[in-house]
Amino acid sequence: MSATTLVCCRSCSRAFMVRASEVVGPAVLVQPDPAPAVSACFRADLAQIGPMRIKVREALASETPPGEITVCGWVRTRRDAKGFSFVEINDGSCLRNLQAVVDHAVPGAEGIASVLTGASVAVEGRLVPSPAKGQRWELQATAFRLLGEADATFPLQKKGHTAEFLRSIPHLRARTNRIGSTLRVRSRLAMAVHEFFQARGFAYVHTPVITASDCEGAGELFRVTTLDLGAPPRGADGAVDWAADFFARQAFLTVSGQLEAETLACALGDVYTFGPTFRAENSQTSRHASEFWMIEPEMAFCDLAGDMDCAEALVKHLVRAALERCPEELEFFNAYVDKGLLERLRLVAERPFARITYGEAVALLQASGRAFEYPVAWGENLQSEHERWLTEEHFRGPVTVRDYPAAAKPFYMRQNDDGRTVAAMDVLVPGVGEIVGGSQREERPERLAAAMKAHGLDLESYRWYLDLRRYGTVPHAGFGLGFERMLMFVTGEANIRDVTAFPRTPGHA
RNA sequence: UGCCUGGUAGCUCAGCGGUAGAGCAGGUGACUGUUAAUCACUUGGUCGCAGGUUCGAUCCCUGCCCAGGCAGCCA
Repeated sequence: MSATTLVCCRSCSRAFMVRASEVVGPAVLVQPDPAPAVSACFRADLAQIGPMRIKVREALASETPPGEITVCGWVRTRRDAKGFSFVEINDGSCLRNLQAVVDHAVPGAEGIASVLTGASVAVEGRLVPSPAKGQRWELQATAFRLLGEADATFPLQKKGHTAEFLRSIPHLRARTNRIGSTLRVRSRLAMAVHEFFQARGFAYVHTPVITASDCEGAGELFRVTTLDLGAPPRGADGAVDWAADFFARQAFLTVSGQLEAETLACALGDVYTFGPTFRAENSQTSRHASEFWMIEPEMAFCDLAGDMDCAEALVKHLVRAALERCPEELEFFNAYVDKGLLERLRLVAERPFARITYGEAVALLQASGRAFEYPVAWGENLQSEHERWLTEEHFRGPVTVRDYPAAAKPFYMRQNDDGRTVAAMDVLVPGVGEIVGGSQREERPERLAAAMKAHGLDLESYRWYLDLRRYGTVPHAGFGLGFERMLMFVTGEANIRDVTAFPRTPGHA
């Protein structure tokens, strides 16, 4: 066990305990934990698969030939030569394929002419240095087995496909370089989210997916019911009798775990949620989904400045994690999806985010000389075009905007002393727009109750929320990071449907 | 939900008021330590659906369906 020490994050001022070995100078090096070079293979039928199965990722990373091995995967392409064939195999463990050289005389190779793109195969053999360019190792086959054929109707070709076409085959598109890469990045960034918070002493909490509160946020909610929609029980006034429903009241899918996270932050200190969220809005854009994953930290004894520090540190941590642990995938995206991706991500990882107030943003926009479609005036919402100008043209990088007009924001945000703004902040990034939205929460009971009344809320149904201020109230703050939007930013994908394996959007489930 | 663009072969697309084209994929053959292999030949389409205009519609018009982009709502 190495000694722990109290340090401050290099990006945010929050203190936390880390192992001494992780400390570099006055700051913390968050220890990169590269995806393992050796990945376990669990075999179902050794007799059928063959000896010592290893994954393509491991095979390609070999320093010395590992001896007799078996590689299982799906054929990406087959090229025939006189007396033997080249078969490129991908097993999803990494972006690259393993080239197998299959002599037509080896057992099982008789029918290799019918092995088309998409077929599943198991190839036994030895890794040998490849005499040709393009790969370090290749698999010299000693036995070949076709596990499952794929005929000419298999829709994926060696050529590039449009994202639109791939969306029409969600059950097969994960076998492509593009979708497979987004899913590998997604997996590793999910892990990095937990590392970030766990290293800082946050507790991972699970807030309910089903909620009885219908006013959590501005969003529209999906109803959860077991009533017969054709003939629901009705009261004397003809209205649906929700008391007869499963939860004895109306119930919905959550649009945010924030309010529950606040109660847990006011007990555990620093907490975060990471789970699915549902919005029933009929949003028809490239960056909205009806079901998406959101990361929502909530920190007790924290103000808006700490909130912004945490959000910036998290975004940077995830960008660095992607650069360090998914280099091949990011190279791929940089080459085929978004030419400027790597340069942009490296800048984001290094430079501090710009920070301005809403009022300063309005002034910048007004001074830009740009003719915007929507008016720029204090009190008006920042529109997409305004956010794009700020991040893509003016700052050319992420911007954190804070202190928004109170009238445009929810009841729970802390009122600033100027009487007209609240301690809210959004992190805007190029290409995606709003990736983080958060605030310091109103911890003063009278102010909160007044704001709830002003928003037309029933105080009685929020008694528990007011109790947090009634008993031991503390300054606290938090935010929501859209996980898919983060993935869009990191991969350069322009559509949220392409960073989600099975996207749910209006009209599609 | 509003505005815009599109729907032609399995995929990516061209085309045109007069009876359908290419590349790739598939098939056959040749050639080859290939790597988006190459070369030759070849299979394959009621041109999104329904009406209308016309001697004749894949093309023009209307409606509908679907997809994409932008906007609003937000993560």
